[in-house]
Amino acid sequence: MNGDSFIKYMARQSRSNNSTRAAVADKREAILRAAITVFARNGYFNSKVSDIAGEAGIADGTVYLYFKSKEEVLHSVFDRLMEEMISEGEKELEGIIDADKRLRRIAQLHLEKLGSDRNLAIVAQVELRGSTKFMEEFSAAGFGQYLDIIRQTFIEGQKQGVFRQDLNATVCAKIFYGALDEMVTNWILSKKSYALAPMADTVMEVFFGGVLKK
Amino acid sequence: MNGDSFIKYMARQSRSNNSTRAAVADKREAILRAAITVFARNGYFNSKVSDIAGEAGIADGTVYLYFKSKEEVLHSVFDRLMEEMISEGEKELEGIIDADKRLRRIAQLHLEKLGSDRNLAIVAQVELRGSTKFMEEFSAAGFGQYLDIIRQTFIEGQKQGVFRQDLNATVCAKIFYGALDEMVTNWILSKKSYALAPMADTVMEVFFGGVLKK
Amino acid sequence: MNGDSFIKYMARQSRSNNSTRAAVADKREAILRAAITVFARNGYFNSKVSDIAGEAGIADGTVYLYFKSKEEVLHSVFDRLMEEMISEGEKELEGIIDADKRLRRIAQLHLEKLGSDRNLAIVAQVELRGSTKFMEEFSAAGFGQYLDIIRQTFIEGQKQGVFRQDLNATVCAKIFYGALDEMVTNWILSKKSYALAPMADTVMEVFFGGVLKK
Amino acid sequence: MNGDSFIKYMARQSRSNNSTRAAVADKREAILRAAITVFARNGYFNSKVSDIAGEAGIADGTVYLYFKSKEEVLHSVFDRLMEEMISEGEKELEGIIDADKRLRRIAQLHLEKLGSDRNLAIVAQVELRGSTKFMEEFSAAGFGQYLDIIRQTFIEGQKQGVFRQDLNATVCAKIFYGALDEMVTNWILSKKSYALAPMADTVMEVFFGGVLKK
DNA sequence: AATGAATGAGCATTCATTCAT
DNA sequence: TATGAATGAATGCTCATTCAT
Repeated sequence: MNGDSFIKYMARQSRSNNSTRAAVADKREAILRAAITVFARNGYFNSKVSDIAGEAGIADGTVYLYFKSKEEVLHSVFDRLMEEMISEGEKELEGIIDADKRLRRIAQLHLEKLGSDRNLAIVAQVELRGSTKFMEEFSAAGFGQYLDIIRQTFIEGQKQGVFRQDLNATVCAKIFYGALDEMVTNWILSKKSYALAPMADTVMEVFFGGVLKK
Repeated sequence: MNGDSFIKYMARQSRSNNSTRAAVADKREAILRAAITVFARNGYFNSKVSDIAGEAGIADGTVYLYFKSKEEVLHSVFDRLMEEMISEGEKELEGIIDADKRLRRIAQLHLEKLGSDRNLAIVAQVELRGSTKFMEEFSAAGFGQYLDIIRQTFIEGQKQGVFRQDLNATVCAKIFYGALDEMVTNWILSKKSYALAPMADTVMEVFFGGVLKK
Repeated sequence: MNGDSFIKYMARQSRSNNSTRAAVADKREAILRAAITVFARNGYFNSKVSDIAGEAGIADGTVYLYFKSKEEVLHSVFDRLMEEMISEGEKELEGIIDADKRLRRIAQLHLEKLGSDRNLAIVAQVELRGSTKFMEEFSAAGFGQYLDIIRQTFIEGQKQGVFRQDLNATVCAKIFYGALDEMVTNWILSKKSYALAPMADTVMEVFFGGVLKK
Repeated sequence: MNGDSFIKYMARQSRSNNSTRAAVADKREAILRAAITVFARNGYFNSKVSDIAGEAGIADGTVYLYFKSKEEVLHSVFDRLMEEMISEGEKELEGIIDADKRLRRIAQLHLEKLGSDRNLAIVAQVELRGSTKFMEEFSAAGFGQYLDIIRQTFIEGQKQGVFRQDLNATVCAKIFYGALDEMVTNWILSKKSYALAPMADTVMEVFFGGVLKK
C-alpha cells in the first residue's frame, strides 16, 4: 500500500533523470557553502552540524544524506577547493610557456581565488590546519599535488635558464608557497580591508630578485 | 600568636620562597610539557584534560590548580613559546649589527628552536592556528611583536643600504616569515626525517638574492 | 518548490497541530512527573538528571529538549503546582459567598490536593524550600498570590462581620497557612499512614474558635 | 628527632588542661558560626567547605579536625540549635505553672531566639528542610522532642481546665508550631525589616481565642 | 528525499576529603 | 594541631548521528 499521490509520483519521475542529479549537486553545493560560512565564523570544532543545516536552510538530518559525517564535510570543502585551484590553474596556465610568467600567474591566481572569498580563505588557512591528522592524512594528496605543480614549474624554469640552477627546486617551491600563504593569513587576520591580489607583485619581485641591493 | 618556633618559622619561610615557588613552577612546567605532547599527538580539541594529566603523571583536578581551563593551557603554551623565542632572539642578536646578518640569525634561531622540539613545532604550527578566535584575540600580541622585530630589522637594513629601498618592509617581513613557516610546516608533515635548521641557508639565499639567473 | 502532495501536506499539518502538540505536552508532563518522583525520593541536589530521564523512560539528552536545565525542571514543578492550586481553588470557591465557608473550603482543597500525591507534597514542602534563592526569587509570585487569596478572604470575613476586626488580616492569613502547612509536613514525615484531608476540620475548629475553654 | 622548640613545648603544656578543651570548643564554635553564615548566604548544597573554612579564618583541612564531614557540620548546627532552644526553654519555663502562660512563653522564646539571629533562622527554616533524608533521619529526635514539649504543655492545660478537652493535643501542638514557624519563614523572606518577637502576641490571641466574632 | 525528535556517548570542571609536612 | 596541595569520583550538559515517519 503506497500512500504516494499521483502528483508526487509524476514529480518523482520528472526529477529522476536530469534534474535529480543536478538537484543533488545543488544541495551538496549549498551545504558546502553553508559549511564554509559557519566554519569561518566559529571554527570547525565549535561549529555544530545543526548550524550548517540552519545556514543551508535544511533539516539537520539532511546533511547526512549528502555527507557521511561532519568531518567529511570539512574534507569536501578542502577537496573542492584544491580541485578548483588546480583545474582553474591548469586552464589559465595553458598558453603560458615561460616558467617565470607561469609562476607569476600562479601567484596571482592563488591570491585572486582566496582574496575573492574571505570565508573560504579562513577555512583554508585556519580551519584546515586545525588537525594534524587532517593535514597528514587527507590534505596530503591535494596539497602535495599543488606544491608539485609549483615545483615542476620551477624545474622547468631552471631548464629554460631563467632560474638559478644551484637552488633546490623543492625548497624554492616551499618558499614561494609559504610567502603567498603568509599573505593570505595576514590578510585574513588584518582588521584593515585591502585587496589581496595585488600583493602577488611584491612577492614575485622579492622571489625573483631578492631583497639585497645590487 | 603562633606557637611555632623561630627556627621552624624560618624553615617554612625559606621553603615557601625557594622550593615551594620552584615546585609550583616545576609542576606548571610539567603540565605544559605534557600538554604539548598531548596536543601534538591528538590536536587540541581531541585532547582530553585527563590525557594531559595522565601524561604529566598527576590527577585531573591538579591541572586546575595551575590553570583555569583547558584553553588557558593552550594559551600558556603559546605565550611561553613566543616569550622564549623573543627573549632568546634578543640575547642572540645582541652583538650583531648588520641587518642582513641579523636576519640570517633570526632564520637560524627560528628553525633551530622549532627543529629541536617536534611536538612544540606541531602545536605551534598546527594547533595554535586551529581557531580563528585564537589567532585574532590571543596570538595577536606575541605574534605581531615577532613579525615586527623582523620588520624593524628589515627597515634597519634599508637604512644601512643593504636592502633595496623600493620594497615594502612589512610585506618583505611577511615573505621572510612565511618562507620560514612553510619550512617548519613541511618538516612536521614530512615522513622523512631531516634537520630543519640547515634550511635557513637556502631560505636566506633566495630571500637575499632571488631565484632569477643574472 | 516542495514535491509533497497536497494530501500529504495537509496530513502533516494536522499532525503537527494536534498530535504533535499533544505529544510534546505529554512528554513534558512525563518528565515533570518523573522529576517529582525522583526529587521526592532523593532530594533535588541528590537527584541526577539521568535519574529523572530513567524514571521517565527516556534518554538523558531528551530532558534538555523540553527543559533548559535541571533547575528549570524544579521551577516548572513548582509553577505548575501553584497554577493548579490557584485555578482549581478559584473554580471550587466560585459559588461560596460566606468567608468562613470559603476559608474552610480552601483548607480542605489544600490538604486534599497535597494529600492525594505524596511525592508532590514532599517536593512542595521540602525540596522547594531547599534554597533561599528559590524561595526569594521564584516562589515569590505564586506563593505570595496564594497567601493573598487567603488574606483577602479573611478581610472579606471581617467586612461580613464573621471575623474579629481587631485582628491583623495578614498575620491571620499566615497563621492559617502555617497551620495547614505543618499538617502537610508532619503527614509527609510520619511513618504512620493516615488521611491528610480530614485534618482540615480540626484546623478550622481551632482557627475559628481557639483552644481556650469558655 | 623532634624539631619543636622549648617555647612551643611550654605552650603546648599550658594549653593541655583547661584551655585546650576550651580552645577546641572555641574553634568548633567558630566553625559552626561560620557555617551558619555561609549556609544562610548560599544554601547548604551551594556552600563549599572551603567557604566555611575561609569564613572561619582557618585552613580547609582544619574543618575535618572538628567535624567528620560537611554534612556533620549541618547536623551540628541543627543539634546545637535544638539543644539550646530546649534547655533555654526549660530554664525559662521553670517557674511557670499555668499551661496557657507556658505556651505563651514558648512562643515568645521561639520568636525571640530565631528573631535575634537572621542567619540562624534562615538555616533553621530553609536549609535544614532541604533534604527529606535530613528531616526524616536526623532532625527527628530534636524536632520531635520540641513538638512533644508543646504537646505535653497542651495536655497539661487540658487537665488544668484551661484548654478545650474535645481537641486533639497532637494536632493542636502542630497548629501552634506551624503558626509560629510561618511567622519565622515570612520574616526571613520579607524585604521589610521588622521585629519578629512581638508577633507572638497575635499568634497567641488567635490560637487561644480563635478568629470568629462572638 | 527530507525531516527533526530522540539518542547516549563523551568530557570539562568542581569540590569534599585526605595526608604529608 | 594546622595546613593546603593533591586527589579523583561524580555529573550536568552538548551534539553528532540515527531512524521512524
